[in-house]
Amino acid sequence: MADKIKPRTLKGFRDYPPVTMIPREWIIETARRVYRSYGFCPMDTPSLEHLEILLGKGSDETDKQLYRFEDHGGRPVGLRFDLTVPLARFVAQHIQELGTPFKRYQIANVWRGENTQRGRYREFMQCDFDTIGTMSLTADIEMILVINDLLSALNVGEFTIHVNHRGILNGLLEKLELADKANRVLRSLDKLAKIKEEGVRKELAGAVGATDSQADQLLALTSLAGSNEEMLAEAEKLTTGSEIGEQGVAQLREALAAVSAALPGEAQGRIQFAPSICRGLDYYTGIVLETTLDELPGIGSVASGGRYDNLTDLYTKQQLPGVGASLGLDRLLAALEELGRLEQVQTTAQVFLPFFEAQRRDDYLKLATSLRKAGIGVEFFPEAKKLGKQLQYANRRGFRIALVIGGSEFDNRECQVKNLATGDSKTVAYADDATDLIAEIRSILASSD
RNA sequence: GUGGCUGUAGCUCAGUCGGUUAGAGCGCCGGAUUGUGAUUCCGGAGGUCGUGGGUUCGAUUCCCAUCAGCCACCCCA
Repeated sequence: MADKIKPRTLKGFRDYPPVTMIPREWIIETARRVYRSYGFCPMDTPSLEHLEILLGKGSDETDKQLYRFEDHGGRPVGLRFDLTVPLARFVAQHIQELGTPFKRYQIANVWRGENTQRGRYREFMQCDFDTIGTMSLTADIEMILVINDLLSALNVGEFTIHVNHRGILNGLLEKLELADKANRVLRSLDKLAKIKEEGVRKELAGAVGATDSQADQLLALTSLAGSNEEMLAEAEKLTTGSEIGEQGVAQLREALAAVSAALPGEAQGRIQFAPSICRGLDYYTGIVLETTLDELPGIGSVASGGRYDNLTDLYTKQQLPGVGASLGLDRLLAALEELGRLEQVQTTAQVFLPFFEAQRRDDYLKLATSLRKAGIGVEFFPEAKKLGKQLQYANRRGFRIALVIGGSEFDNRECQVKNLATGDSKTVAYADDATDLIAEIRSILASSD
């Protein structure tokens, strides 16, 4: 007897049973719906790209995370580690046919060979949307509105969208003559929330070699508190004299004002100027944003993005600016699970039809067909097992309604409509078109939504 | 990639200072109740103690390696 192969998955790669796939698909469908409501169109690219496309201007960090190998023809290839780099390649290649502005969304898996943690995997899904080919701040403003709509629709509780502008940071760095050390400085400042002011100060003095006065000014900007208007006024003072700094403040002020005007009052407090966030990726050039859940800020940003004006530089002479953001689906799911905000539903149909009378199978199938025709999802149990067992199955899977029809019901052309949440049962007559039955089912489904 | 903690039934976890047949709760299957699910009672299935090696008369227990999970760093979604 040969030994069985042990069933297992690779580190950082996961199976998705129905109980996780159902909420997953719900998030994907919600993202799709929100993106489409702004006119973003679906597109996709291959998982595998020529290695040179992915390496681009990548640092050693991205290099380390990249899944790379030779294909069967000996070509150096790699699995995409985000959707933005393939997007850059895509628009550089097709912009003639697409025209601008090009608004797209893409929901797909990406791969990174980094170490795993909760909510961090080696294969994960990104839900990106971007507007390519316009410098207009309107696109940046809409990005914030999309994120707000999306998270509002996802039952995540209260959340905060932290917004910043790279120009503000870069302007101050320019004034402080730290522009050549921008990456290190930004990386330290980005950790402000985690390692606090002393930690940042230590890093700036150590790794960066900044003077105390430089550190003071950097922290003066990033530690700002108060209303968005107050903070912007302070940021303006700190960056006065730097063109990119002043422009950054002006753009951010305009964007935040526009977002406030577009949103209802109760949503306005969610949008906050956060001078310390900068996002790791160095291709951002303008507004950047991160989104945290108020109930679980520690899990990090669940939706992030920003403006990048030179993304396609590597692939074309044409100047193609872009602005876009991404929903971190897997991290969001991990957060929702931890917060107990995921329903444990294991059914995709809402109505359960027990197979009660072994001789009447075709009558059940006929009824189920007419209900489905009315848009009601029905699962018919495949075996004429004991009714109690079948109801137990329905209950555990999370069905909303069971339709109990036995010999006497068939004789009287009626049906017991059982609300599985309350246990109430109501007898409803049905004719060939099942009109009354459909109405009763719809009223139960509507009442407990 | 570096460091730390963990790994016993489908799940959550006891336990073995190295010693014969490894336990509980929940879940699952069946019955009490052959037409009604979250209660109750009874019965049942399910584990080579993550995997491989070493030490030992003997290892689930000790040691090493490996795989996986979690945490921190790095980085980031």
